[in-house]
Amino acid sequence: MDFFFFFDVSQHAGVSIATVSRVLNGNPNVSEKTREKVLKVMDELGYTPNVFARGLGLDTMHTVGIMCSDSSDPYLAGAIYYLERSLRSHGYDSILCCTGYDLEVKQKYFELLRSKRVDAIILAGSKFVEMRSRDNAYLLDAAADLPIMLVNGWLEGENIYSTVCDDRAAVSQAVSLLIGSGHKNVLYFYSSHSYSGLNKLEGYKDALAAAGIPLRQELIRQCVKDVTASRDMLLSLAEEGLVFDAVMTSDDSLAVGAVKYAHARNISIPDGLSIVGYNNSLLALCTDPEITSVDSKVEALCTTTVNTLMGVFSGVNVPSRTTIASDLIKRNTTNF
Amino acid sequence: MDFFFFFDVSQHAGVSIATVSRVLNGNPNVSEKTREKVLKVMDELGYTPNVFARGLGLDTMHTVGIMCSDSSDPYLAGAIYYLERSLRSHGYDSILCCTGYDLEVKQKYFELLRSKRVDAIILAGSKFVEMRSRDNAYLLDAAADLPIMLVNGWLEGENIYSTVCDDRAAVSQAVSLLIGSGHKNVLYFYSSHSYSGLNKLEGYKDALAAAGIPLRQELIRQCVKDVTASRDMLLSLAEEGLVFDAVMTSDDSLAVGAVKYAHARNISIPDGLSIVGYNNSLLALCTDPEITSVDSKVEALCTTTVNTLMGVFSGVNVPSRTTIASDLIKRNTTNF
DNA sequence: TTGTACGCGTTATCAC
DNA sequence: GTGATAACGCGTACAA
Repeated sequence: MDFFFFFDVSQHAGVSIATVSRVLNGNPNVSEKTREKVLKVMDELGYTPNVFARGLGLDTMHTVGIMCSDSSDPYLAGAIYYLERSLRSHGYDSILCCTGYDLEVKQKYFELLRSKRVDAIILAGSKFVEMRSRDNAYLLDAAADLPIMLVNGWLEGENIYSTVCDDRAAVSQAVSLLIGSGHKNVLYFYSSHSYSGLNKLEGYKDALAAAGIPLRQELIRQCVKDVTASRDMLLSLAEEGLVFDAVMTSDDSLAVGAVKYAHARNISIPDGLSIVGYNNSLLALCTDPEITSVDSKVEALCTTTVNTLMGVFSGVNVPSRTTIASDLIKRNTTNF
Repeated sequence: MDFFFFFDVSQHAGVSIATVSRVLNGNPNVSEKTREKVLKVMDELGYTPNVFARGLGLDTMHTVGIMCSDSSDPYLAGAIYYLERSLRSHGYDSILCCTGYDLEVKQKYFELLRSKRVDAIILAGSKFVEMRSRDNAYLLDAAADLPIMLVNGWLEGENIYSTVCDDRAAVSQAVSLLIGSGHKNVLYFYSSHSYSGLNKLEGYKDALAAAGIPLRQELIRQCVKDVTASRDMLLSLAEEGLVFDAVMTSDDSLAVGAVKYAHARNISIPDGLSIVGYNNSLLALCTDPEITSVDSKVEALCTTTVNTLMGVFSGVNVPSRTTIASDLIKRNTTNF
């Protein structure tokens, strides 16, 4: 199909290939007349520039790598959607790379992506910053070559930029409201020790402290991010005699599990048990009653990340860390 | 970082750049000794081949384009996940492109992707085959240049390959079971007129015909793919006096809406109303009772698509259309 | 088995 | 303003 190159265009237009290149790249040093002539020929020939050759010359193909642990997770799926759209609106392609959760695999894929000479790498989700700082060294190193963007994760370093949701404040607010609406035993139910996970826990502690309620370790429980696992774990906790009248979760799927737990035990919602979800996903609307949930503003997070990246590309001074406020969407699993 | 090229490697190893290239490409015409020497130097130098230069020479960068209307839709998010993983396991990168539903936009992005010289384009989901065949002409044309793969969509043409789920049989089976368990008025509740949507409808008709039940147009209803819209529409249908004792849906979100409708009207499930979902997504597990749903085998669909593509790449003879059987996952919204 | 030299289709640097 | 021409880094005939 694309049998035409600079050479053909230049022949047909009666100019040199240099001029064709200038026209293609919007170089101002071309007379309006020749520019039009060349454009006309390009159009007639149905000419398309060869991106490989261009890439070789410019050392970029306007492509960024997006890494995520699991793109089928609702939260990450949303993030990828917004990132891709935003990048494309700026003329960038997205190479997707789902890594899973294993550090070695993540590193391997990271290097792979880097070897493809993408212009930047976006790490979507808080699963890419490890506890031990030496496990993050590869990111710091790579940042010497290309900007690294974290979506809802935080890592300090030259040429590394983070955009995060204020999870701590969000959880603190929600838990305070739970306490304010008469709940004394708020269970904190979470799934991950990631950056964002730890932040949420701090928010929980903040709220307790503000209300003068002592922290009780037995009210902080971890569970895999799965509806059924969540329900079952709550059932066995209750079985064991743990008393709780509200559940603050780190993800909607855990909150759905809490609703199912309440149904199974015939506990009324929100009076017998109040529940708050996180991420305001589709899941929050599936249950009866519908779940009060924290909107973690994925879209804003993603467009901000991309805007920051564009700033980096154009040499503008951009903040190394941007925080976005969340929203609490009140529905019927709470009585505030 | 990557300051090293063939030239450097060849210098350090005391060989020519041709030999370096041979080593890199696994050409057998290299003595074991020189091969080891070159590999050692590459390792020491931390050499990485330049993909752009390689792409220019070989006219491929081992990249395929994945188009989808909306990657945050649970079904498509799953598809993209499996496609990406499968492609990567074969050494291919994935460029993601979310198009939305507008035909012109889809065409624009399709051409954009093509201009990036991807090795193939995968159209994920049944939203890329239009009713009017002239609207698909651009796909037929493009297929002259590169293979086009449809995931759960079907289009006939040279160099176009479809992998589909047997939606017709799946719906037919489910509806037959609904009828067999005593339901006379099965509502068919769907959201899209896509290839897969039409197929499902045929399955519904098949089941009615097999049971000798006359088709009633008022029992075939369309609704946007949204939990709340589904519930509200069912509520107003009931309000209008439409009688139905079972709902066969084309998507789990509609089925969730049906559960909520039943709750709102105090109808018992499955005796007062039986419900069947589609896609066996997370949503099917969120409600009480949990939803009987058709597993449309996304993973098998995607890996098969990629395997077929690899066959095309290697010149093997592959079927232009592969059908995969679905599974009915029985849960508690049905009494069969 | 190894090396030389050219081609891939652009971009960019010179002269004019 | 425009036109030669040298990079860009790698693959590969062809020659040795």
